[in-house]
Amino acid sequence: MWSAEENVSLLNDAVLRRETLVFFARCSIRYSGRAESYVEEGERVFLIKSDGALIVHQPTGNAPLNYMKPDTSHSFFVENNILKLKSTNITMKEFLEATISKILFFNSEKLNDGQTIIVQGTEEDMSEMLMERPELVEEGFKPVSREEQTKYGFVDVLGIDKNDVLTVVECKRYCADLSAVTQLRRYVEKIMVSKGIANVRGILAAPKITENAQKMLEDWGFKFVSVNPPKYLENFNKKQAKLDFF
Amino acid sequence: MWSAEENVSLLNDAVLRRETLVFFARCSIRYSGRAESYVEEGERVFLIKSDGALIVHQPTGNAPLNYMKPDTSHSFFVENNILKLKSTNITMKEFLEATISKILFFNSEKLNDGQTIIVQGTEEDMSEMLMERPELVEEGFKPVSREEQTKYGFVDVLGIDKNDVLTVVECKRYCADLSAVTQLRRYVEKIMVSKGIANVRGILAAPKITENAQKMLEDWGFKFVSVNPPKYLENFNKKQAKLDFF
DNA sequence: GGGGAGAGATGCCGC
DNA sequence: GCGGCATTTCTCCCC
Repeated sequence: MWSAEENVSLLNDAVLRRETLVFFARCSIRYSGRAESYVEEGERVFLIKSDGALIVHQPTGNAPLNYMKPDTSHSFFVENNILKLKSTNITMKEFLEATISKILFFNSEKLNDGQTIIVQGTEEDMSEMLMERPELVEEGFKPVSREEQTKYGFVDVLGIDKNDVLTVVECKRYCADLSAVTQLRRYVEKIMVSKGIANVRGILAAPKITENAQKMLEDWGFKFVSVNPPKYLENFNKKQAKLDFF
Repeated sequence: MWSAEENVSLLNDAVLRRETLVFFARCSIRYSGRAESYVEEGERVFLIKSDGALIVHQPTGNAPLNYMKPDTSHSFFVENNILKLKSTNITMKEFLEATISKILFFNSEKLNDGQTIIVQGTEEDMSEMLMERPELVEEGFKPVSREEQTKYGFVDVLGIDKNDVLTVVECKRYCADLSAVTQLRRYVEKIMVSKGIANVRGILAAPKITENAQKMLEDWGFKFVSVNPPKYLENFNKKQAKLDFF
């Protein structure tokens, strides 16, 4: 038979020792902070990290059910013979309480990982590629600066077209939508005002663009250019994919 | 001594039985799909869900290190005496490979959870509140419709002010930024065109607004109203907070 | 499935 | 810390 009391100190000790704690539990969860949430009893996976971060997952789905940021303090205790986990982040004014009817299993361990992930094919990689290969934007395009700061935001690539007209290029690594067009529009307007130039072009560089965004782009006299974000590891992975298929 | 071979079938079986599998492992990870990533060897938490979702966490931080969507297929195998996990999502054209030098522990179990989380204090709750208490927008404001999606776009609240001028209200549950203003601007312009009315007002309702956004709002003749999203469970949690403090 | 927008968005960088 | 913005954003809703 499972008993709440005998687990409380083990769980609290694991947290105090700053181990990485994982457990499966049947529980209901209440949260309050930036918003408020409640979920009825079900079986979930809990992960408490060494920095105090808490992540709760249901047995399906990509996103966590509930979570608490790093530097949250956690306390297991028994109240009216019921095990509870109370997680408090004072600075963020956030609170989470799990009412646990059963712990199905738990384990904790000191984990070491000082590595940082490297991601390629980002929007930044894209704008770098356009700086190096300006012909991808259009014939005769000459980049002037990258990531130019304006009061109203960053400009990915600023350049001059073949007719010496100042041109703002906004990159999107995904299918460009309405907000991408309004963002470009915002930059073009800002450059016009700050530089005192009436004729500034806007180019949106992305793999593709939605129909409505294309229409709004045309309404504002801007141009779409189809560009894919660079993927330097593609060859390696194509081989892997083929091995998976056959 | 730990041996790779003896764990392979246990791990694969757990996935095949659609259990929720969790394990700690020292590994490096390569991913390719929408982007590409690589991370050197470190100790991490793996979670494979019953629907095929994979989530990998480092021992600190809120966000996952790597992940794969539901309906990904997973295969553990030994290659050159090294344990590997290969995860493939054919439809999304995504691939992940973990090269595992050591499994520190693993456990799997069939978890049951059919519950759905309830969240309150959302933007939708906010616009509902403004429909019920229009005086929060401004004195004399009369709401006409909420969430008019089909005809005029995703306008949160559409109404008429005390001078019978058509007014678009855009809600934000957080501090309103530049994109909130451009979004409002887009809606106002759309309404002007579709209704053929030159005089349409725009109001941005949010807890607060950034300085630049305020300036842009004024440039476009729009108005800011400070409104907080409703939190119905606030009383319960205030009590909890006090108990935590003292 | 695509499009549009919110999210307890998160995380990063710059000022 | 605020601000502006990308994200393997994710998720939901609606067409």
